[in-house]
Amino acid sequence: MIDKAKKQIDKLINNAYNKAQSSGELPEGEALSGAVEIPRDTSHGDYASTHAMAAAKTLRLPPRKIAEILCEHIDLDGSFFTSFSIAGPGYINFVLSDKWYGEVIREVEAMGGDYGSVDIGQGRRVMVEFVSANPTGPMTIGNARGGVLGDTLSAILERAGYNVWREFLVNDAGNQIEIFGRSINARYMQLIVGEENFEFPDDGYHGDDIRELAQLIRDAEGDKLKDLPEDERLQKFTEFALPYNIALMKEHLERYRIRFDRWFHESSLHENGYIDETVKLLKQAGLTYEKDGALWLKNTELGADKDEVLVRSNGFYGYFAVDIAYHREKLDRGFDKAIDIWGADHHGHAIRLITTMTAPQLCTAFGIDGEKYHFLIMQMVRLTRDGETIKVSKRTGKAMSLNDLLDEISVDACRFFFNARPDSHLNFDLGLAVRQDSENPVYYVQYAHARICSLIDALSAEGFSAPICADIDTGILSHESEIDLIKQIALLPEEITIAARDYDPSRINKYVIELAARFHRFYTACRIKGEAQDVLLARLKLADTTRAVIKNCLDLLGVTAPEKM
RNA sequence: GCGCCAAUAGCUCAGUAGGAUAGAGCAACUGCCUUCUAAGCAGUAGGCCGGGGGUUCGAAUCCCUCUUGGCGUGCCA
Repeated sequence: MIDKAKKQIDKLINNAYNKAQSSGELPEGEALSGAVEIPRDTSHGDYASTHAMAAAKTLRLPPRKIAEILCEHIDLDGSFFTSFSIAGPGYINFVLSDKWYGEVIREVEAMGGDYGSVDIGQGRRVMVEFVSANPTGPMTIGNARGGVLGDTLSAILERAGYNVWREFLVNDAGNQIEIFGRSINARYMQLIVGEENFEFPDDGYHGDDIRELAQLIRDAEGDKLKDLPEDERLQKFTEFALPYNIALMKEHLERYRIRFDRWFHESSLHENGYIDETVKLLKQAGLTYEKDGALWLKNTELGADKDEVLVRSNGFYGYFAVDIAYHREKLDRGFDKAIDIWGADHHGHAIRLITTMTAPQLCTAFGIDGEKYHFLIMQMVRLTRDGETIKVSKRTGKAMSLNDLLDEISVDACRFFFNARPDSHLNFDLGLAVRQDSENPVYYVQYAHARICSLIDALSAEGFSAPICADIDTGILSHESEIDLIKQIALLPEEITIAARDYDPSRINKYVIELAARFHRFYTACRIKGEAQDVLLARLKLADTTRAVIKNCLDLLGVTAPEKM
């Protein structure tokens, strides 16, 4: 309903401008462009037009003068507005009529659970790749944030009319898998011959999970693997450990309410020759050179700050070759948009890769459109407990895992918290997040939902249920707190549009917190039970509408909407 | 050195496709439950939006510069 109101104002003003032109009061020119905004302080009006200010330059008149002339020709007949006025430097402010407020409630009723949906995506296919944690160990707090952002962004894009595909890239090949295997190997051998009698590799993974894997393998296979040739033994270890870890990641992500449409295995790109072909195309395009026995990508020529190794001197593909191939493959699959969510600890790589993938020479060589790639950088999470920083390091194995985190904090609190901020550094205080009180905004929102449910129950005991719009007079809803609540309800489609446009899922958190706040105010100011029946029914309808919209938002965020608290 | 991200109330942070007096939560102080959930509401107090320039009708928001902090800059991913 917001967009309808805004469009109507734009039209009202341009109609007025046309009249002023034909009467010669304003110079002729192109249609007036200007934003229609919702002012912070709505005491002047519910909507403000900046048309007069924006036109000041081209019409060579002071903005206030333009506004005055326009206002003489504005005709509100049949519109959503009751009055308008000029203020400040040349704003034209409009005041909404109760006709509009009734329409908002009607729209929520008509759209049900789909309320808030917009169609800026028009069914275009978009892939969101996120988490993509290394399968060499448990997922970290960083993955926990990336998981929520990716999942929520996906949900928002779906609501905005995109056809969304969630994907996890499993790095199940390459150097790190080698190290992974050798790490398990060392722990396995240590179990048999003693810690001091088998050296642990310098670059190995020190986490306890590696010891656990070694123990599991020993439980299953006994000591016989120690007699195998080393490369055969390493293969045995990774063949056991990779699927084991991947299954564990799936399980932990499920607990976190995250599901992927596909777990894409890097190894498949090695096996089907896709990386070979990709590197060949780069060679043919003259974008590579050889140095020190390795094959390099001329990434500086593509605009990056340094070149990258594609094929290492030991003959293996480096991660850059794999990433290029994988990203090329995404568009080959026909996606109209390929969004990546990266942690800031990899932002250097992310910037180089997006520079590469959008470079015209490379796009021509691959026959792809680089504009389809969007890389989002997620800032670091600093984990603290009562003010003290908890170190997050995978190498030393002291990282707190996603699963550990969920043992301390509810999934609801965790998801809400990680999604609460846009792209900014995040302080995650465990002592704070674990508290189930008003300091934690997720409970504030959930409480509003539970409160409404209990209210509906109480009224149902008296024989009242939420009516349909046709059976009530929405014009009764005229208390300031009622008006403010309806305005916020009306805002959701706009918020989804902006969240999808800016890839900023945190907007939904802010939106729903404000929605809950306005409900609480309404609840305190306006009684429902015991009021005259027409008032009771109208307010019950408003409460029930609010409940539906809160539920709607919490669904988007992957947070439960409890009926009791 | 170079690159990226940041700096806003005592604390944690909103606010950036330029817009009217810069907001919220927490902490502090004052009030509101015999009546639909007080996990709530109302109010008071708290600010040279890191410093300095510039762009224009108008800047927390855009540009330049300086200061401080986080991260990155591997033939690891």
